[in-house]
Amino acid sequence: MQSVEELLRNSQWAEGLTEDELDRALSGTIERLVPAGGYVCMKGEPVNHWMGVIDGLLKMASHWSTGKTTSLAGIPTGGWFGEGSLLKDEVRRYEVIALRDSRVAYMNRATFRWLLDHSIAFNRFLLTQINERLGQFIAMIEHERLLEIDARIARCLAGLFNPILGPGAQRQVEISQEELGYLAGISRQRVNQALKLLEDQGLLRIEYGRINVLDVDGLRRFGD
DNA sequence: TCATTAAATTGTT
DNA sequence: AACAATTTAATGA
Repeated sequence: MQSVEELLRNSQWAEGLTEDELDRALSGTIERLVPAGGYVCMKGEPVNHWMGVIDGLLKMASHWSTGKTTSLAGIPTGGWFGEGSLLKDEVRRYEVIALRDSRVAYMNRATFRWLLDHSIAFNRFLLTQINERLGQFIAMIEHERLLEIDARIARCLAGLFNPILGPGAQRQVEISQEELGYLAGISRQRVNQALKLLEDQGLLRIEYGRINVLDVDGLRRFGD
């Protein structure tokens, strides 16, 4: 269980910062505890923060008035998000919800802008992160069109272990099969079936309310 | 500490 | 979508 300071110090973007710059980043960042199911930020509200997961698991989600819901991305411990809306200066397009009790760091807009103006390392990190996320979404489309359901679940899980987007992801992923279904765009029943197949192959272990991932690379390669 | 109960999640059709 | 079974967490004796 790490503190805000540890999250920042352990973040890749902080590696290239001077001690002064890091202090500035820290003083512009606060921590909030978000209970499971709670909103980290809401669709339509003005964007005033860049956010990082100190500990927990979040989902970026789209919610329809018909009650339908789908998740766009999972954000594990160590992941940072929200730079897109912040850079474009627009209202938030998607909501971010905690999948389990989570501790979230909120960096205010002024601090984010200051880092953007003062640190090349910070800019380089953002570029890398945005590139990584673009790759993630492209892969998602590719998988949806080319892979079988079982493989999609496998890659969806493996995606949580992206070293840039989720450097602190734990092997024990605390996510229900229903939420995993939202994330992969698959029914809960089918998720259940797929997980059993993956468990049989020794890639993971199904536990109550979570998945114990045994072989990330195996999941990543599944279906090749 | 143990038994009971409710809520959440999983397993199956 | 519906239903049964299982696990967990909370409650109170």
